[in-house]
Order: sequence, then C-alpha cells, then structure tokens
Amino acid sequence: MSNRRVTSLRRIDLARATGCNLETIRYYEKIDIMPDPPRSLNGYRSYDDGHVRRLKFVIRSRDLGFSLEEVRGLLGLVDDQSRTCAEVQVIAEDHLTDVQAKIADLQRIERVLSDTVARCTGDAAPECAVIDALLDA
Amino acid sequence: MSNRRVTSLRRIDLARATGCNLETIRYYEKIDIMPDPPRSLNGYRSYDDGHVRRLKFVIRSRDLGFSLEEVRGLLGLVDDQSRTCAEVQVIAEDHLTDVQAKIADLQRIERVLSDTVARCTGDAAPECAVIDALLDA
DNA sequence: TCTAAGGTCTGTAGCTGATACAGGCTCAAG
DNA sequence: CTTGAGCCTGTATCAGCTACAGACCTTAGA
Repeated sequence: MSNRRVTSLRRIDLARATGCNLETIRYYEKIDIMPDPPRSLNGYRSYDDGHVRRLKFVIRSRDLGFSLEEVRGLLGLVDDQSRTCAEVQVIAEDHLTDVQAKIADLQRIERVLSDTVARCTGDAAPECAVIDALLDA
Repeated sequence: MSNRRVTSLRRIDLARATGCNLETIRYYEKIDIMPDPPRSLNGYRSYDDGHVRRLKFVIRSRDLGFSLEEVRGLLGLVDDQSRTCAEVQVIAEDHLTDVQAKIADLQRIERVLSDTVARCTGDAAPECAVIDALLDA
C-alpha cells in the first residue's frame, strides 16, 4: 500500500500548496476551470493531490499568459486522452504568435517613450518634450 | 481675425476626427477624462477644436500604454501651466520602467513557449511536450 | 468551560477600460 | 411624409480576479 495517502486539504491548504489566492480558487470552481470539490460533513470543501496538480497546471498556464479560455482548451486535452499533441500545438503556437505581437508593440512604445523622455530637461519649467509629443504627434 | 472659426461638432464628428469609439467619448466624460461639453438646444453634445485636441492627446497617451490614471496626471500638467516638466518626467519614466518590465516578462514567456512548442511532435498521439511542461514544471 | 484566533460558508460588489444594447427622441434629405 | 442616421439615457457585459459582509464552525490555550 502507498504511504502517500491523500490528505483532505482545506481551501487555505490548497491555496498555500499552489500559491493561488484563496478567493481565486472559488472563482475557478464557479467558472468550471476547477471541479466542484467534495464536501466534508460540515460543508467545507475537501481537496486532494489531484486538485493541487490541476490548480498548479492552471497557474503555470496563466503565468505563461494563456487566457482562461485557452487554459480550458489545454485542460480538455489533458482530461481527454483521445486527443492529440497536434491540437495542443495549435493552441500554443497561436498563443506564441500573440506574445510575439505584444512584445513588438511594447518595444515600439518603449522606443518612443525613451526617445521622448531623453529630450526632457527635467526643469521646473512648464515646457516639456513628453507633453509636446503627446500634443503634436 | 481667424478664418478657422470653430465649428460645432456632434459626437460622431468628434469620434471620426479622432478615431475614438463613439461610446468611449461618453465614457471619458463620465470618468472626467473629458469635460462635459456644452449642449445645443436639442440637448445634443456640442464639441469644438479644443475637445478634438484633448481627445487626441488622451488617445495618443493610451496608445503609449499610459493608464487612465496616468493620463489624468498628464492632463493635469497640461491644464495647469504652473506645473513642471520635472513632474511629467516622473510619470513618463515610471511608465517606461513598467513597459520595460513587461517586455522582459513577455520575452521570458516567449522563450519558454517557443522552446516547448519546438519539442512538439505534432503527432496524433496524446503525449505532448507542452502539456508535460505545464504538468511537471 | 470559556474565549479568541483563525478558519469556513454564501452572495455580491468593485476594479480597469471600454463596448454594446434597449427604448425613445430628433433632424435633415428626398 | 417617410426613412435613415444621428442623438439621448441608463444599464449590462466582458476578463480575471479580489475583497468584503455577515454568519457559522473548529481548535488551542487559559
């Protein structure tokens, strides 16, 4: 027998085990990202290792910038073993494209901002290169 | 005398002159980013060149990723001529720092994602490098 | 045994930055 | 006189949480 018997975790234990905010757990259950957990006699949610694994998966996906809809898709592929690597690849590649576009956007913004700030005198005067750029661009 | 006499613009004219969404104008008035415009006899909002300039300023600031609170700060500096370039510089430099941090974040994400996707076989098999990375990381 | 701290439960509101829609009014052109 | 395009208001919706109110329960220490 395994001595890694699953302990019943309270909501705060799951939060601590995953680094997830307490309320976010309830939110994920409400929107069906996480399953409704069984309840103990007093009505308290009772979690196990499976919940910890799934929530960690969700958090890592979110950390990589996947939207909750994308996470839902990824979870579907995890849950349904009849589905394929090719399907995952599509989601991940689409997301990668989004991320690259966002980087390009921010780099453009960064150039404009740093060029403009560099022209600031930092004076006590009301003339300002940033304001001028925003007014005249 | 100027022959550039200010015309009275309807809401849709202001939207077209600035590229701003029609409803967004009303939203900006509600949250005091834009002033409540005078009304003509029929109750319609009546805009002029000043509104066009101000809204363009707001839109350009938003395009550079300033939050509405930051835009509010910048507008305060535009409106109040007793205030200084040094104050603008602080806002812009803070924002620049934020933008640079976001770029760094996204670049980290991009590396992880592209490394992982590169290991995908694209097979019809259920084993998938992306899923494994999200499960085991 | 009592009490206090620290959990739990539910529903709901608030945040950012818009965007959309319903239901009714007005205006100008043909 | 009709039609279409605009206007008005208030309110709902979206993502992705986060926080709070008000009530309840559990556990450890004095």
